[in-house]
Amino acid sequence: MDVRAPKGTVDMLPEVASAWEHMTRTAQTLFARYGYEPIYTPMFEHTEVFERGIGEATDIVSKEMYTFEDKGGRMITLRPEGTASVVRSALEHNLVQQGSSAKLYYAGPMFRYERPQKGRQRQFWQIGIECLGAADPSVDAEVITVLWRFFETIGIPAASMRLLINSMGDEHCRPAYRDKVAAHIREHSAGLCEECNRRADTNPLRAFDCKNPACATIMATAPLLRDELCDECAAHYAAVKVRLDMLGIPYIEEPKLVRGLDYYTRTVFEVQADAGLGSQNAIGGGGRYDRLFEEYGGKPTPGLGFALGFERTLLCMEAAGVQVPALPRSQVYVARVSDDVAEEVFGITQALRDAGVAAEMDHQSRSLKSQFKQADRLGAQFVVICGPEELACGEATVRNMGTKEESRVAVADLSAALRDLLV
RNA sequence: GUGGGUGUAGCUCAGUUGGUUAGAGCGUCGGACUGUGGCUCCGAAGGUCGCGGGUUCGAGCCCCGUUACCCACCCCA
Repeated sequence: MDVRAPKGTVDMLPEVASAWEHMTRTAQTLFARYGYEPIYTPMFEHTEVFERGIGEATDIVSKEMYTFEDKGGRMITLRPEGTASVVRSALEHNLVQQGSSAKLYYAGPMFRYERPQKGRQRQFWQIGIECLGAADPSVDAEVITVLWRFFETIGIPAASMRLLINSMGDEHCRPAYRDKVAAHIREHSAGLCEECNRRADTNPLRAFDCKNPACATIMATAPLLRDELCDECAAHYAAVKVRLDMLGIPYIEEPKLVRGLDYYTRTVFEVQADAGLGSQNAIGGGGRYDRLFEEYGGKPTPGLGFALGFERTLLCMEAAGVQVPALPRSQVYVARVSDDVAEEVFGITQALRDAGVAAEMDHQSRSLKSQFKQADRLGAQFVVICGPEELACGEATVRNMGTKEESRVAVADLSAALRDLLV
């Protein structure tokens, strides 16, 4: 059989997995400070959840979803992102009571059927937060700040990232703007690529994302939503910026920032970085989605959130030379001098573990010398040497691997003594 | 879906104009006087040279196919 992981997936071996857990812990600590609580939603949903939420015309829904029919005839899709599920769950359990809000965070794998390349896999991990029920611009500024602070905290130099923000408008001003952009596209139809021409009907704003130089030139002269925002949206956007200014969060206004999900309204943002990411540049992004609850048949409920990519963040960390703190391995290695004390060694090792000391022993009858090498490799600070001599006296030798000092300790006192020494 | 690149020991790679038993470094395991590590030295294990055809007296090296991975386009985390 083929033992290789499926295309676009990778095994996270201990070294990478440690970095993973480091990122998770960092996020948990940071998010808790802002009042976010964990939520775990299923990794698959009814296909409709994503089709309605993310939008039929988006790349994600139209060509990247892992969709299948289960044995009960249900159409199921592996989640391509986190927000849709969280909002669906919030509706199911009525998490957003009248006048209150829910602040949630999640972490886990997402699935998109794409051709893998650097910084892009079919299964990839995201961690994200969602703030549901709050319409105030201070929440926009808060969410953006959490995202920025996360990257700072994890060790990515601020100078190597940039935060882009924009406003997508709302149901009052966006439709008219959409029409203007569509008109602009049709007007310059001849100079635009096939894809962009199609976008005139499906999703005109995405034409701003086109990397085709000719399209970019033409779209550069298109009307900007910034100039077409209704009064409420303009005021909201301005208030968000005031708060980011207050906090010194260094944003860049990018009027052409559109993002690939249909549910966004008003504030959208994206953190980009270059180092280590291949041709990718987004490491995190999000926005406000004030109409999404209604899309699912719920009452009007504002919300916004972000998601950041674990793999890409890790690539950036590597490029920046960030050292991930190593998890402590064995603190103590219990070595046996001869096989006839094997049972005592086994018992002592377990006693240490029960006392809260990370202890390891040899299970392969290796020579004492090998056991020391093993202890050294594991980073053990102490080796407990169990020989017939010591054990006959009810003692063992404790060697400090750093100082090479050795002392005899009664077996009964080993756990207590080592706990003190390891402080 | 399209294009380009690459597939030789666990890892990183050498392998000369096709020619005998395919190499190195790192790692692993063992050893260097009797119960002791990190350095050094010695030794050992470990390879269907991605897979299948073909050319040839002979192919890891050439040709065809195939597959996997990587990178890029598209789009995004």
